[in-house]
Amino acid sequence: MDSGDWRSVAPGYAARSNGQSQSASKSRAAAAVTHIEICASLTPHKADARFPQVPCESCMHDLRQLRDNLDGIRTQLGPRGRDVPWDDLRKLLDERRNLTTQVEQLRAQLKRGSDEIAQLKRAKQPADDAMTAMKAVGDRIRVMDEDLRGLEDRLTGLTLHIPNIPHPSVPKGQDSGDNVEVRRWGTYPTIGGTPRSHWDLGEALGILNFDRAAKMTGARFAVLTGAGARLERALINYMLDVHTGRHGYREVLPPFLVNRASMTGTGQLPKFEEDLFRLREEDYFLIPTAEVPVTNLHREEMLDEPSLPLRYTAYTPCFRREAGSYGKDTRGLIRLHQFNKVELVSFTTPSQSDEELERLTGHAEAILQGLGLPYRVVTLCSGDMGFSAAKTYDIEVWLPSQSVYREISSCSNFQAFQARRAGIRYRPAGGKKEAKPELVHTLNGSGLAVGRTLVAILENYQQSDGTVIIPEVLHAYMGGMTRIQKDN
RNA sequence: GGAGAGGUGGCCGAGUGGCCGAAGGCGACGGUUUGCUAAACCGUUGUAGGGGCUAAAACCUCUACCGAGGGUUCAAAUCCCUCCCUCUCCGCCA
Repeated sequence: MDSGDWRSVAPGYAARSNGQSQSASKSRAAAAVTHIEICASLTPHKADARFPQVPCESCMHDLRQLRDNLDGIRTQLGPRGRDVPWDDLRKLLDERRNLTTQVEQLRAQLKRGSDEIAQLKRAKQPADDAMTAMKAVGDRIRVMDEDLRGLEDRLTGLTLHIPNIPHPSVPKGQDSGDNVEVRRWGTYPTIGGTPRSHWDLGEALGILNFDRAAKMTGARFAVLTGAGARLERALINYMLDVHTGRHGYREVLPPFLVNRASMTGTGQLPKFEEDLFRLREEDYFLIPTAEVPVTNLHREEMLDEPSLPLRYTAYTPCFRREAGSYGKDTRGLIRLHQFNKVELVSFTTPSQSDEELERLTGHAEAILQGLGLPYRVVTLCSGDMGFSAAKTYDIEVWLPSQSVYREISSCSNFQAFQARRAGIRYRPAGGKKEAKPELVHTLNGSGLAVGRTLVAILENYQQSDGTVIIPEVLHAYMGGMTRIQKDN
């Protein structure tokens, strides 16, 4: 082959099963479902449990921490917090506290009064005066309660729009130009002549078609056929097998539609609704990533500490509206409204999450290494990170046709951000009497974006005759096929 | 889609208007006993918010929470309405 000998760097893949030890503890944890208080309403006109379900007292930071340390949080957020109306927030927090205190005092009064009435009645004494008085108190409470509810709705609305605080190790910066490269792996392939783009190669090989996808659906969709479809499926199976077999993840096949509460739990809502596809008749959304359903596996649950870390891997298609990306990556498979992805999701204790991010990133890298695709890892700067992340590594694969590294995986530690919004907690094990539930830390990463992996294979393994060599680890998944030729 | 039965704490489960944050059991934690383990016995054990105390906790106190939301009432786990979810039967469907 004429693509160099760098492939020998790649370690061979040996399937082993060491994932079962987790399953027993997992079912224990799954049984430990708890129902926590839910109230805040984002769609206040519909009393439908599918819609809001946002834990109201715990939207972003706990409100006490937010109130006590508003300026500190503002400083830590830096430019990420520029859209937050800090003054309104402070005012709302104070107003809520004042009103809460008043309402609760009135309620205590009402409770005492009602108890007295009960005693009078039992003693067969007249209680009309007390009942009249308590009716007045009750009416006052109802009025104030309504005000308080309005305050809390506004407060929830604000806090749900505050992004996560960057991890201390995250470089400060404005945009992708300030990201920091961490490491590189692999060697660039030697390609005779000018490297062809994957769409050029794929269409010539008869395995990739965009016109027909546009016909049946629209722009930013693709059809894979023949060896192309087979290669996509092979990659999905290879990735899942490595993650379940070698890396110890538990496979999940979740729903591809989720409700509003799940989207809010992981942070896609309320801020990024325009990026999502939504059904017309139901308040369901097509998932933009498996992170959403898989993280929400444990929404509003109490996990056992011994069951942590819980590691899941899931293949799902992903659906994104790509609003605002007009003109970007208009050709090829790089940016589609629908693409396949194998995702890694992890739930850990707070003390383990830093280490888990490194581990998880390594698991994603292992796929690229197995496939012999050159890549680099970059740490996103504070300005380039997603809304919910505390720290993110992007893995970028080498694309010879463009001579650039393109994102193929994004691995993030969300710390307690998603756990707080989604109510995912664990009870610390053992210890002394201290066993207060704590929020877990959640992490996830692509392991990998399948379509982009197919792109990288086509481009990095292209031969001067227009055929494409199939990486060795996929041969078995391809029914023995070792090379993609025209129309196979 | 039609008919019915349900949803209570970490788990199971009692509770049909006040003395119920909720019996009883399981689990967990602490202790007694024990050569060790087990058993037995005694005790503790929900979450969140406000206030007080504090460097912070512990702690004290008030309030809320029995699927969700609303209503009736002086007072709701309990009565009424709407919704969600689960289970059973029928229909339809892969």
